[in-house]
Amino acid sequence: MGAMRTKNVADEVTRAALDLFSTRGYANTSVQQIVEAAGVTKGAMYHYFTSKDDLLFAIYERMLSLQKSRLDEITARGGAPEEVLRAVCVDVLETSIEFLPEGTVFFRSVHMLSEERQKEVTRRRREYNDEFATIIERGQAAGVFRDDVPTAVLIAHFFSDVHYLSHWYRPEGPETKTEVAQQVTDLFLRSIRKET
Amino acid sequence: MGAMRTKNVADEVTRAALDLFSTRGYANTSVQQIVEAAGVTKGAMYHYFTSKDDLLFAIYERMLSLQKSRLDEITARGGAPEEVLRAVCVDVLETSIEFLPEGTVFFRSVHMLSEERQKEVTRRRREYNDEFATIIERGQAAGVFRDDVPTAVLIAHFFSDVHYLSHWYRPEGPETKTEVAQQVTDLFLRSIRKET
DNA sequence: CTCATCAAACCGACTAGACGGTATGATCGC
DNA sequence: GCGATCATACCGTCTAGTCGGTTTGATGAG
Repeated sequence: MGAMRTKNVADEVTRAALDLFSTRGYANTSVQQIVEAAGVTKGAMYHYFTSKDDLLFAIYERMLSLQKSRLDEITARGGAPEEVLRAVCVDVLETSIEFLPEGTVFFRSVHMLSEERQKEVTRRRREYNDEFATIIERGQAAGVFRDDVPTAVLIAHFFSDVHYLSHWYRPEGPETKTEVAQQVTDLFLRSIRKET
Repeated sequence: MGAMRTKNVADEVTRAALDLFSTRGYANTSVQQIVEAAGVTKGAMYHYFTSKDDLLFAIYERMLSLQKSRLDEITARGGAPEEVLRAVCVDVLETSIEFLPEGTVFFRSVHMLSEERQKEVTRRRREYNDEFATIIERGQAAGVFRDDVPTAVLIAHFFSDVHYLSHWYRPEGPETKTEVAQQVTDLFLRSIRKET
């Protein structure tokens, strides 16, 4: 009877939505397709989510809080700017590879969210960005990072790699996520290090 | 008489579509909105385009052929790998900034094209990619570029910057397109140069 | 010049169906 | 019998694309 059927509706729906959004795109996925893939009905779904939009936001929410908490943890440990930056870069790259479908959906469909929720996403990303900028500025003050290029360009140069992962990295490919994270971080650190 | 051509319906529609797709997104833009913004009627539009999809592809087509022909031109000039690579990078970055709305639409909405046309886009981009890879491989053979990191990672590291431009660069911001193109190219070249 | 002819360009009301969301009520643990 | 959890049928809206008809402009005969 009930013992078998304890699957969480909300989780199943989120999982199915992530899968469909990342492969077919948000706009090309109907609520009907989602609930069918999740093995539930529309009524059940709308009991837990207020809209399709809400479903998309849930995916973002999970990723944003995860990455932010990991960043906080690393910066809290402290250390030399270059080592902190290295740890942060490797971590966000690895995490982004682990959550590759989320990333695909993220960068492709933010603009489909309501104005209000886009603002929220932007706010949260700016928080992350500012904390990242602080690390770089500490490095510049310590004379280990270059300051002849605008900080905004340096930051964009790194986050571009994070964004682009979902466009080229394939888990079944030759490199592990750890290798790629190290390699990309090295490339980035090499380019921002002050030449001696 | 060519000089005094009446305003071309196809051009007006393409322009309006680009504008709306880049601001509201492909899925959020109706054909009706496009034709209204272009000052034409649906009938006129469907006389020149077979579908909404067709309109999106036209935007891609223009960008793909432009960038490919520029790449061909630069490689045809020849020269030392590092200088060729620098010229190619600066050029694609500058061009991408000039065509920022196209880029926004491009990276956001490729997956909305028909399977067939996605294949075509992929094919054309691979052509560009392969030519780019050849330059890097020549540099590696000449001993000026590092070969301790997979070429695929090096390439992705550069194209990530190109993709990401539309996410952060603002024409009204402090840096000109030429400055940014130079700065980003320098960062990239620094990271792929073999250390001596 | 006038007018007939024809094809391309263009118009816009209309359709068919998909889709997000809801109203209603059944089921069940407590 | 009461709230939470879901199932089902349904609704109003929106939209890509169509189609019969109209305008325009080029051509050429008289």
